[in-house]
Amino acid sequence: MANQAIVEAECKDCPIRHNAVCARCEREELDKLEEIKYYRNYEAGQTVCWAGDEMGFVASVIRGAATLSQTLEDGRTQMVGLLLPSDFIGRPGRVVSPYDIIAVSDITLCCFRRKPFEQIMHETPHISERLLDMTLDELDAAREWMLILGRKTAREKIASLLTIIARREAAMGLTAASGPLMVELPLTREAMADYLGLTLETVSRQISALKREGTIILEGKRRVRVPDMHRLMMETGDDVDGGVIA
Amino acid sequence: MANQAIVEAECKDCPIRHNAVCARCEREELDKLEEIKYYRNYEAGQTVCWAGDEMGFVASVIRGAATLSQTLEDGRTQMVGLLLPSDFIGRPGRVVSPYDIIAVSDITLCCFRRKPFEQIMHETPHISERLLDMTLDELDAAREWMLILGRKTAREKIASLLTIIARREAAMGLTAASGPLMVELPLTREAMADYLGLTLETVSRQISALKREGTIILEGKRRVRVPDMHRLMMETGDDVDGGVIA
DNA sequence: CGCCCGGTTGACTATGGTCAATACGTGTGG
DNA sequence: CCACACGTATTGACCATAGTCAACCGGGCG
Repeated sequence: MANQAIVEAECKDCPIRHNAVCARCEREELDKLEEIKYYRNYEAGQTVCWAGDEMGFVASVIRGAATLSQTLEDGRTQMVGLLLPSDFIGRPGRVVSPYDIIAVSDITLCCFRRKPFEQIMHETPHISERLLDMTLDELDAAREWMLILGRKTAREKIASLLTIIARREAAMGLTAASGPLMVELPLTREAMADYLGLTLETVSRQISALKREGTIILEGKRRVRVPDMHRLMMETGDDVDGGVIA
Repeated sequence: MANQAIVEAECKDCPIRHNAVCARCEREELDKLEEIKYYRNYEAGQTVCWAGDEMGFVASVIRGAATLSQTLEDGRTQMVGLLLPSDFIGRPGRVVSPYDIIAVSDITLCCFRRKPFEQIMHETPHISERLLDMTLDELDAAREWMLILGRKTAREKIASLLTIIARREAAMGLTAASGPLMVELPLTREAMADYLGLTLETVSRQISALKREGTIILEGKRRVRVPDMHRLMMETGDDVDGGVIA
């Protein structure tokens, strides 16, 4: 079954082969990575790494969802990254993770010990170029996120999150292209709150409000039906029609 | 005088030679860049580029401060980048800027037309490696910023901003290393509000409060004396002593 | 001189946070 | 099979923080 832990697999069969940091690698470049890679599985809720811990490896997410987050001394936490399949974990050249990394569903990582990876990266422009592109995309996403955190209302934040998740699921080809859309939330209400800089109560209230008004339909707690995507996007506060959809 | 518009200069005399995207370039690599570079000056308040505009060049900030920001249709705006000397503007491979870029003081940019720059970058790992490093640093900064936007109180936000600016000025070697610190704010109250996701009134009130309590001393509106940096850092909500200062 | 811009301060309000009770669903054990 | 407990989610009552609207200050420039 596809959702089981993966222990061994070949790169050519990898589901993220053409999206991950290795996307642009040629045959023999891939062979070098294949030689040093190994898989790790974590269960939902497990911590991959605490902020301040040494991390001996970098990795690509193959399956499941993980979060990057930061915590203030008094316990307030802010999610700063949502890692889905093909996303990269770790920073070449840095030993200590400044973020907590937590599996929010069962996940599989394709890991590379840091040193050999850095060596290969140095010899392989296809990898560092791809990593630059991915990092620039992350930076754009972080900046969109900053707009959400700094300037949007609770309601707009929820609508934005639903839209973002729908977009990412669509990009991975998991959803029917059109028609009433289904969004599968990989996050608990609390995790959504940490994503959006809200409390879980406010998240719950706003979801209830959107449901009451018919903008979304809940099917269970974690599955959302969107009868009219355009209507949901109207609630995000963004410019829906005009502007450039980069 | 050092603060005048710059029209012509050689790379070897450039104040950001060892911090910008060209930092790791060898002699002849630098020559190639020198050949295609040109300077542009903008006055405080001028717009370098509106979101959605085509930008024919990428650039390094040599002098002054500029902001990257995003605006919602109803006018709410969030700053998503504060560009100081040595910071890079633009994204290789992208034609249209998704952000407004605005000079907040008089600035000088070292510009490269996009196409030739991309060409040189492709042939010059020293440039793309440096750009990757800078982008990863930006991403870390964006994530720290997300924590500020999502979880900190108005008071903590102000203290954090002062600390960040002090840190950046110190890194550029503009300040005496220790003793009562001077911080030169490159931003108006409104720009600080856009940085922090606050209103300008709240910024003003919190600055007044910190002044009233003696944590900071204003010398004019834009110059802040910090008698005890540690005390200011206590107000940021961050873990001051423990934790890893990355 | 008077205007304009940036900044400060005050009074009032609204949004979202806090604390607490309750509901729901699933797995465990009697 | 049902009872219970635990984790997750919902809802309500109340409150605090920051936003809104408005008046006012002060310096620089035409």
